[in-house]
Amino acid sequence: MLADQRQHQIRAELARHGSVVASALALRFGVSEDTIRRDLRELSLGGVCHRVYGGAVAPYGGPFLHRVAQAPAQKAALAMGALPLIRPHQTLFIDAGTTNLAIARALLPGMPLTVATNSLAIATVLAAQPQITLILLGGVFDAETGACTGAATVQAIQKISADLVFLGSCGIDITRGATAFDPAEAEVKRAMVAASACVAVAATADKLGTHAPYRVAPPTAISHLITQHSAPADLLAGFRAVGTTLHLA
Amino acid sequence: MLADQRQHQIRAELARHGSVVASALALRFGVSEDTIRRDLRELSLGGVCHRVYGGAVAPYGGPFLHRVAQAPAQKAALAMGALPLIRPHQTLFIDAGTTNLAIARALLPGMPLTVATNSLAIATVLAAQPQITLILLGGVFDAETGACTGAATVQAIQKISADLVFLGSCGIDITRGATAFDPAEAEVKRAMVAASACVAVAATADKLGTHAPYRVAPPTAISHLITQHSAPADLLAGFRAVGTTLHLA
DNA sequence: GCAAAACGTGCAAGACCGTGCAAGCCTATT
DNA sequence: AATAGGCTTGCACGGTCTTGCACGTTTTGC
Repeated sequence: MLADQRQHQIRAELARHGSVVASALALRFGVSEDTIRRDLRELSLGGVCHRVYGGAVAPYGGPFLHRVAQAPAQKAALAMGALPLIRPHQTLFIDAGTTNLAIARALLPGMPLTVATNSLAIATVLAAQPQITLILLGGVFDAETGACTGAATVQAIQKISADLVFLGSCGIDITRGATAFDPAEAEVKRAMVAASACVAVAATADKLGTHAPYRVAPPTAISHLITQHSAPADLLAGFRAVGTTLHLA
Repeated sequence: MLADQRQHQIRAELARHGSVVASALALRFGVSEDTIRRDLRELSLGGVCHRVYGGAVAPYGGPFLHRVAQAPAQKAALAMGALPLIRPHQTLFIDAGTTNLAIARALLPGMPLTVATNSLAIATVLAAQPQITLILLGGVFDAETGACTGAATVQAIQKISADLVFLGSCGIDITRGATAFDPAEAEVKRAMVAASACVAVAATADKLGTHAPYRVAPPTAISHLITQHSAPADLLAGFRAVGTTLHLA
């Protein structure tokens, strides 16, 4: 069997079942597990799958909650770094995304705020805090991002004027700024930026230097960037040069 | 089985039932309870669940969820009675309320539907079902009911035309019909009734014969009433007389 | 107050992983 | 035709991750 056929079959299995087990594939194709691991590594490089212990799973290939458990400690650290930006009685947008979910979870109990979000998970977290006035930005729910997108969401955003937005980041680099994978998602993000006095992005280091197809905000529009010490130094310098305040956690 | 799949299943179980039992999961997956405990610990780090003695529960979402645990078996039975009203490819409103939450949980996996709800808990349950097109009715969140109310919510409702609404019931009797405790809540319910071809109310027997200050729908507007055998016979007869179809679970 | 169940932690066994290396196969060039 | 080079594959080895068990502690129900 050709290597190409093997990888194609693995793709099919991933699409059908959502996950594959390395040992089972080795048995099925009559090759060593090493070869399977090499295949999976290669496929994951191409974004076809995500390696996990024992095999691989379809990447983001399911609802939003799959990603929540990824690197929770790092995201919690970023969230702590984002907290100083927030003052009592402010109005915030919190965009969808797992890093922003960590921020919502870290919001100090007792600080009075008005928060508007299109993310179901973030809303659920904030609903438990009585001193927070919570506004749900409704619309058609997208299981991929775990949030609402579309015209109704954008309209709801436009009725609000916020002090600060925590923008979810699909990708962020120094030439394109913040970018998004999906056009509808990008529209929502742009509306949030337009309705906020100040834009903050919290992103783990692996998001930096990457980009997605749809532009959301140029680098100059990003007032605050919260990221990790391990971020590429030249990229950080670039953002600093355009006036972005950096917060390293 | 991959560890990733195991955690995914635990998440699904949490979304569906709101809680999991460690020993039961260990038995189901054929692993030791230690491993399950490790999974639950990790998931709770990501905020997916909250550890409790014996297992884990879905994160606390405000005062509303306090009432979920009340008479869960009876509400699940009502939910089963409500299912026959629903046909594939219909559009539904599901109003807030713990009985309606039970209906959302009972919705058959695999039945394609469009569901619009203002309840955060119901939305969370339905978000896990990929064949359901979910519409969130946004607005200002009310922690007491766990749902959105207000002008924005009403406007969102008015843009939709549904086949059926499951109306939440604060109180229901034969002279006043369905009533609500809160004026804003009542506005939302009235809008749902106006935008639906058919009105169904699922209520435990203790709600029958009681009433709240704000009128939502007269008895003649209620097409279906799902309740228990223990409901007062005269009240049931009254509803039957005005043309309501009764479903006793 | 006590017994049983559940819990957290430390630890060892085993599964799994990545890397380096050599053998086999195919292709292209001499 | 022969050989060199590139590519894939399997194996060895050292490291990492997961899992189950043991043991002492905490919580729950009676």
